[in-house]
Amino acid sequence: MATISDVARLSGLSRSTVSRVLNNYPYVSEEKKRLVNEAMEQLNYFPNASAQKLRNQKTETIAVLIPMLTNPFFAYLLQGIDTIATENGFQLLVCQTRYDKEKELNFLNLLKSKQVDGIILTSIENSWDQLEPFLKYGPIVMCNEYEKTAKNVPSVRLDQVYGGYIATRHLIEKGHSTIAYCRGAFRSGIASDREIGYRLALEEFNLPYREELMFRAAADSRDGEEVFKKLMTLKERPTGIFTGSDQVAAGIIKQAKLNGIEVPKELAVVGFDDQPIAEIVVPEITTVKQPIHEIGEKAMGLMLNLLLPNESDSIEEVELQLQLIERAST
Amino acid sequence: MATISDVARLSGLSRSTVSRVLNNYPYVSEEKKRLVNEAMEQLNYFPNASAQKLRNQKTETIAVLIPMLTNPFFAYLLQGIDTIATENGFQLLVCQTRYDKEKELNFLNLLKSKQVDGIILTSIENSWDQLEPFLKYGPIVMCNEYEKTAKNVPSVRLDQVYGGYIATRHLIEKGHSTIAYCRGAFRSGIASDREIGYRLALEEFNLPYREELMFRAAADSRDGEEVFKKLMTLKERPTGIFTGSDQVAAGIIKQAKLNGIEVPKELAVVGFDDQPIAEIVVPEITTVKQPIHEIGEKAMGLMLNLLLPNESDSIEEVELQLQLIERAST
DNA sequence: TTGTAGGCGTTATCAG
DNA sequence: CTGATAACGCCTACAA
Repeated sequence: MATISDVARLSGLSRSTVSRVLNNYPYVSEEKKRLVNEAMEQLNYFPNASAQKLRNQKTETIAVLIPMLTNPFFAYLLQGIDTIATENGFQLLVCQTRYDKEKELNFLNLLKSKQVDGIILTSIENSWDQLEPFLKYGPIVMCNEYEKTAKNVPSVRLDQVYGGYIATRHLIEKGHSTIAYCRGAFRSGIASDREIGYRLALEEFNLPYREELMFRAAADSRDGEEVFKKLMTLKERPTGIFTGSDQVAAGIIKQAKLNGIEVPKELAVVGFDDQPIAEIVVPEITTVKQPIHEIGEKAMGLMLNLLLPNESDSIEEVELQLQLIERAST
Repeated sequence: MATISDVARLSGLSRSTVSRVLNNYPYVSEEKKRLVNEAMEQLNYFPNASAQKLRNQKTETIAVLIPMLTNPFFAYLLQGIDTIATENGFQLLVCQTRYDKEKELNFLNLLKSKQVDGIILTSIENSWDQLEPFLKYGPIVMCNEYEKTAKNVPSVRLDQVYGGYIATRHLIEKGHSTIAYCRGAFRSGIASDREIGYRLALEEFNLPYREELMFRAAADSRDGEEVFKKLMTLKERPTGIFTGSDQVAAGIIKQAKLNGIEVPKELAVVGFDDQPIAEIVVPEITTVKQPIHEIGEKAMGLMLNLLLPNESDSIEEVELQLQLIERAST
């Protein structure tokens, strides 16, 4: 590949001038500009990105840490992030942690090696103390998952306590008094918050909290199927269940159908997220809608704010709303 | 951030020696090694990636061009690629083309700017003539989508003609004689090949090919629902339908249920891919299984072969098998 | 408006 | 085994 020197040589000008044309500097005569452009054309010149990054000390690249690409929730989140990133000329380095603490920690080094200008966290595997020190090396933005103790990190928040509350209350209002809660298997402030909301609703309606109605599954439909089976073994079977994702809800509904349990008559199911699958399954799934794409957009927006401090007011926090969508599964 | 010079200074050695320690060179005395490591520790040193890339002329990064992250097929493909990439210390730059020719072309410039060592294409928006010239600048590997005219590109292939054939034959053997085919909306050699297979099967069993049974939808369940509605308006309704993805199949099945059409008795449905959704929906979807994760793994494997020519034999082509999975929807 | 020179942080070559 | 030096390709004072 040709370098800037080749272009300079061919056009009979200096490297500086070529660079100026390249970067649209104001004071270059049309004449030389033409010359340079011709030379670039002829040599099929393209600037070397590593050289630019080294020189400019920035990369226009953001690392996005994601547990699992195949979890549709994260795919949508990523797409939201990508939308805003692309609009602003940023690239995304996608980093799958696979729910692994060590991997997560390694990826944070991307900041130290200046391979990326910032990092967006969509989950947290380590405790915040572990991650905090990396703030020294560049901006970190959190979305989806969050840490209450982390005061100084810009983040996109949703009131997950409220989410758990409205889901549970909805079931209660539908006449259910024995309601299970099925959360993810991993360490998660989100899941815990929703559980708080779940309990809040129970309390409000004077319903007892019962340990045997709590399930910890991972996040997919197969886990949902397992949960259903366990449900069937309980002495006192719940008539309603609130789950951490639509995938899990779908798995439960599937097994219910296969076992002749009618949804929602015999078992009412509430999902979470409002992913496409919520509307594919029959009956469609009542769910707590998260504006997933928007969460991603806002997160990347926060990142840009930190990176380009020209936009006067640097918003450091965004709050988005959860919303119950009632469908046929309750 | 500290640089290699800082480490050199603090340890009282030269930059060369520091660099040698950094890169595990053989001939460094244990003594100095210790000194260097201490200094690095103390300064919290981390090598600058851009400088290394500039110097070494390689990036250990691969760009993966993908139409849409939220299409689960591509999410799984990407995860397959990521698995092998990670194992070998490579990073992935994820590039969404959103089915846009121009975006695709722009991403290819990553090769010219040496931002990545290679590119994996999971779809093709432009004609191959447009893309071919970029081969000069680095390796390109194709998986999933392919171009028959592209002789000289390593690729992971699946016999999509066969896929279309076995799906259609299966429906015929189930007793259907009016069979629809529903493909994606975009330009695609895959979809065309499957159509060839579809026709082959019809011919073999002396069934007529009929234009009105061909549908062009995009790729998701909502499109499937639309297709179902169109199906219902036909004078002579098909009793079997073969679709380009499990998503579309799921959409069709959903609308069938909602409209009191029994699957498979009144309408048999065959999907494609064998994605998780194929087993979530009731009835479960008969489908042509693609080893999606493996396709991704093999593609990245081919890329590594091109990049690290030490592995004597450079395999330039991988062929994987499609397989019909019979489930309750047929 | 243009050119010269120096440095961004590494690593490879060569000499010692 | 270790150190000096040049070079990777680009950008930006500074000088002209």
